[in-house]
Amino acid sequence: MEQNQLRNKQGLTEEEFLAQYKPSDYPRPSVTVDMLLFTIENNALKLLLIRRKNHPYMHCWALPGGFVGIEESIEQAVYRELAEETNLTQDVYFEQLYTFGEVNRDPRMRVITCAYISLTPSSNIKNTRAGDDAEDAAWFTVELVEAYQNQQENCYELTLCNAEKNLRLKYTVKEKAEGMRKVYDIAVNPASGGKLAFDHAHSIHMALQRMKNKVNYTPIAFCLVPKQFTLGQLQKVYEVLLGEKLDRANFRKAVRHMVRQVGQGTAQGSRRQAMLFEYNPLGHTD
Amino acid sequence: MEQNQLRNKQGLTEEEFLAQYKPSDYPRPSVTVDMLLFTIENNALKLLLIRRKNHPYMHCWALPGGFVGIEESIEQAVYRELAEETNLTQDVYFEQLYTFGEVNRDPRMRVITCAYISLTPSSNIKNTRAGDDAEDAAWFTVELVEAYQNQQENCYELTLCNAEKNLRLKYTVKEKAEGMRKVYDIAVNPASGGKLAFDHAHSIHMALQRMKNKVNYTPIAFCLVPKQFTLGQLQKVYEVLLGEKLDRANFRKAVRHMVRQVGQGTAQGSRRQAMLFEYNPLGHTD
DNA sequence: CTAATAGTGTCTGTTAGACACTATCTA
DNA sequence: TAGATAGTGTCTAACAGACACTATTAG
Repeated sequence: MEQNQLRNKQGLTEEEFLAQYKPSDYPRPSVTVDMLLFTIENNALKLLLIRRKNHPYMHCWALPGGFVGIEESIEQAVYRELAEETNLTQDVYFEQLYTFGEVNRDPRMRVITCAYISLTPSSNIKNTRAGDDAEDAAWFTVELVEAYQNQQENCYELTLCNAEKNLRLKYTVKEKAEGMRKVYDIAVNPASGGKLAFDHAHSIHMALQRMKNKVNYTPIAFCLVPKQFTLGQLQKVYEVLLGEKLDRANFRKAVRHMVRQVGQGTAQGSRRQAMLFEYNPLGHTD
Repeated sequence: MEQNQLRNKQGLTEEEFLAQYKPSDYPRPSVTVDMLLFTIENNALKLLLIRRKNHPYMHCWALPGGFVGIEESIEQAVYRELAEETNLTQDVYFEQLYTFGEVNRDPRMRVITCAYISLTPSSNIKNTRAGDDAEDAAWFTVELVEAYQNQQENCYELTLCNAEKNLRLKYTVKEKAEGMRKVYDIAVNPASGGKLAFDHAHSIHMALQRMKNKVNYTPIAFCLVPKQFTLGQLQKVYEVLLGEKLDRANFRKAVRHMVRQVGQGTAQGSRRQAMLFEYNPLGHTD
């Protein structure tokens, strides 16, 4: 029998069922999106933050975000947020990071937040502005460096830095194994000049880990350079995401099969001119 | 100044602000969780499905799931669902898979669903039962095999099979590159004996991909074998998740640093007895 | 005995990593 | 010319993959 002619226990077809269906009025959580917009500039990873205008976490720096409307998909909400803060609509890569659903994340009410990573080359960014709920917006240099390791735990230091505003936010990240999962204890460092709103330090740390993992086996690095780039630029992206220097010769051998040479000799500031390349999804087409 | 003494534009401290805060009554989406409970039995990957009692997708097979209560976290909701279907509370690994937020996923109303992968050894599973909204519950063998490849797309066939009930659900998965992302077109195969509810075929396909990726660089395989296992059992898990046979000698060399020998000679059914191992998180401690 | 799984050793081709050398451009 | 980046070649140690050999157990 056709699906739409089946009758349920009450004798209703699907059409009849949907016509009489009334969503229960159990209280529902609010759903929001957070956006982690990264770019790379001056050999450093940059993240866009906004400064909150109101309670809670008033005057704290936070990830841009907002509510998911009842008639827009989660991704549409992320696009909307992005447009509100940056005007960007093109050449931005999106990837869902994680959905945060703890009960008391927001002191106002129950909020479930779906965080997205966005990547774009810095050449693509024209101007950023603070949205309605923000009194400021700024790019922060993000760094995650290892502090120490031992049998019980690995410890890292997460730093967000904006030189113009003389801001330096610091977090201590302790990683422990709990069964098969890794658990992270993330706390404001006493030396920090302020704290991030909500659990946003968690999101940022998770994003850094994700990108570090993915850069080696997916082409995300190409989302952080212009369409045409030199291998030197590309290597810088890898180095920033991995947090270590790479050998130039070995790096070139490793990426050769992912790029296609498209031109020669365009300068990039000074020194010897470098050849230009494009990302080559098919690979092996030298 | 202390955070809790700051006053906002209206002159309110945080405490005062929260006391007077009233959530806006914009309509909110419902939030649900779906659980993809996998295990490995008889050299095959098994997934728990339930059969829906009511519209929409009445009598279709679906992932177990349910609403996230206003006072429970997303993970708590997954645990609750798991307990309702299986009684399991121990030795289950959880990992967030993806949050699905398209507008018309559910014909009744706007629903956002957070899908979780759960893994447990088959020895851990005692009995499964259908929950309230289900008329049946059953384990399906899941397989994803490559159909063809060409320049434009890769095509796979996703099969869910339950021999006792003589059920065989088939989907065709077409993978295309769209910019830097991969896009999947998932359609019911004409030869299929029914279809899955909602976008659950998407979830299942995504979970299979995730597990295939992760098995090589994380210890998830150990979540699918008992605490003590033979290397033969472990190899079967890798083979099922990767969808290919592995060389025994090479496999042993590769996992040696992740396991610790704990006993000798316990038989496992027939043939020569094998040594028993445990997962060794520290590694290199032979 | 045979069949099937368990356990190990070895050979080879590929590759990751270290390093050295040359080329080109600016200041 | 000095200094910096670009581009490439080579050596070696490590490793993945193929394969061969032996051991142990059930039937």
